[in-house]
Amino acid sequence: MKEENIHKFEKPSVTVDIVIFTIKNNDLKVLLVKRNLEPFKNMWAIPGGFVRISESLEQAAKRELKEETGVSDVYLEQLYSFGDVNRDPRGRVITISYFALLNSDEIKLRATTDVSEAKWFSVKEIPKLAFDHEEILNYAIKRLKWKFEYTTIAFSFLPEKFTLTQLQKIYEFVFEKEFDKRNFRKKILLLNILKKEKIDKQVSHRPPQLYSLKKKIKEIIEIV
Amino acid sequence: MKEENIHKFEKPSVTVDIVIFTIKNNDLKVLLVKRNLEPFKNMWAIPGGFVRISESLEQAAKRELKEETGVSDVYLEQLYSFGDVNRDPRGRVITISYFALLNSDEIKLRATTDVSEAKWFSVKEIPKLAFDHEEILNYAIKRLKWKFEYTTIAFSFLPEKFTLTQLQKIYEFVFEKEFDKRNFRKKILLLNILKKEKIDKQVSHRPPQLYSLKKKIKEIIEIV
DNA sequence: TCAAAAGTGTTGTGTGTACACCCATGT
DNA sequence: ACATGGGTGTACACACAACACTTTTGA
Repeated sequence: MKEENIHKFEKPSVTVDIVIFTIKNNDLKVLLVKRNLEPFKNMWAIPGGFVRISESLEQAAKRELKEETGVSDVYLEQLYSFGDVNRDPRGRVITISYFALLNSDEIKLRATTDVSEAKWFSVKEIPKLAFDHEEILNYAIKRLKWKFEYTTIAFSFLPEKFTLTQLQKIYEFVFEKEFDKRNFRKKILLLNILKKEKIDKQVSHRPPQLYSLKKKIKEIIEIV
Repeated sequence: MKEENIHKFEKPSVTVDIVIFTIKNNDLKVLLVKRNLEPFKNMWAIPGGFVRISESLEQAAKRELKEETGVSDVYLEQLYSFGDVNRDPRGRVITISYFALLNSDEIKLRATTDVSEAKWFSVKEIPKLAFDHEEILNYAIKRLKWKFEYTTIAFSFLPEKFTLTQLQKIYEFVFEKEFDKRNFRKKILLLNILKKEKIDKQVSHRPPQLYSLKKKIKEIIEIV
């Protein structure tokens, strides 16, 4: 540990990139922004930005998330750090990637700020991305699936009150396959984390049971 | 994305820290180094160092690992990045933590280099650590246990040829509890990743069957 | 023949999977 | 009465847990 002077070594730039997922129109979507500057001008990229010297990594991620989507109290988890020497043609840039899960009720994409465009893309129709962002996105999708399998993260995509059918659809979008209704409901109810809510009746069929979480979602998901 | 100039923002320093585990003397151990400079002089810390401007994060981690232990082809996985503003009293330092698993045959702690001392500590007897290294270590232990449960990472602690009893002991050290021999063996053999090796006979009891992995360990462990 | 560790099978319990029909409501 | 999505139970297969004795070797 030769660290008598932390300024002895040339420093890299550090950014955070946030892979923002939601479910919309029966599909798993990710938010991408169009770059309006070189390099990779006019290409789509994962939203992100530089970490300020006086904010933590998580603060930086939350700030960027808020700038892009206006939301501030959502599921946000650090993913992985990417630091290949040539991943950014402008110089040495290390990025710490995060992923966030939103339910689409919460979202209002910034109409404000600068010219760059932001848009939801189906994970099945991702364009060519700037930098190493394809790698970051693939990693995020892998982790997302993994989290769905082993945790209760799926609830992050849902509003406060929801039906079991809604929940099941979310699992089906993420895994791109169908599940048996009876088995699915059995498994979910056995977790014993849901409570019944009053039924809303204005559908032209049997009205569904509404559920909500017994506890706040952050108390349920264990981060590994 | 306002990044016309990557030097617009003041840059943090970036380090890698490597939590190095091994099994020795019937115990799970972690390698710590004694700091010989301020801050935290004379306190124990997780080995690490600054990322050079022309090496990737993984190269930096491998370089540090080699400097500390002399080994170069071991299991190494990125853990998490820590970037609180005040985690280092000297200034803004972001660290990307890694964890490595060694089998103790491979190790020869550097006798070379500088004055600082390196020593194996039982995870049950960790001294007070410098910086936020206690948090990093706790995170590493949590991840290690998790990996043991859901992957075949345990083999990283073993030499090329090993017995099932050796393997079982490793699980027992990590989980700090005992397993049933018959069930354990059944489960492992069902994985179908082991092949029998010739039996070595120089023990004063029934000689154990030696096994080795059918494939290289890196092809077996899936990183999540 | 003894000490020391290796090796081996069966039974019960719980978890996951496959599968088809009736229910409640609005129109 | 019908169309629409909501809701429910049982049987089988497989994975996991509990449990005790015999085998092989060197001394």
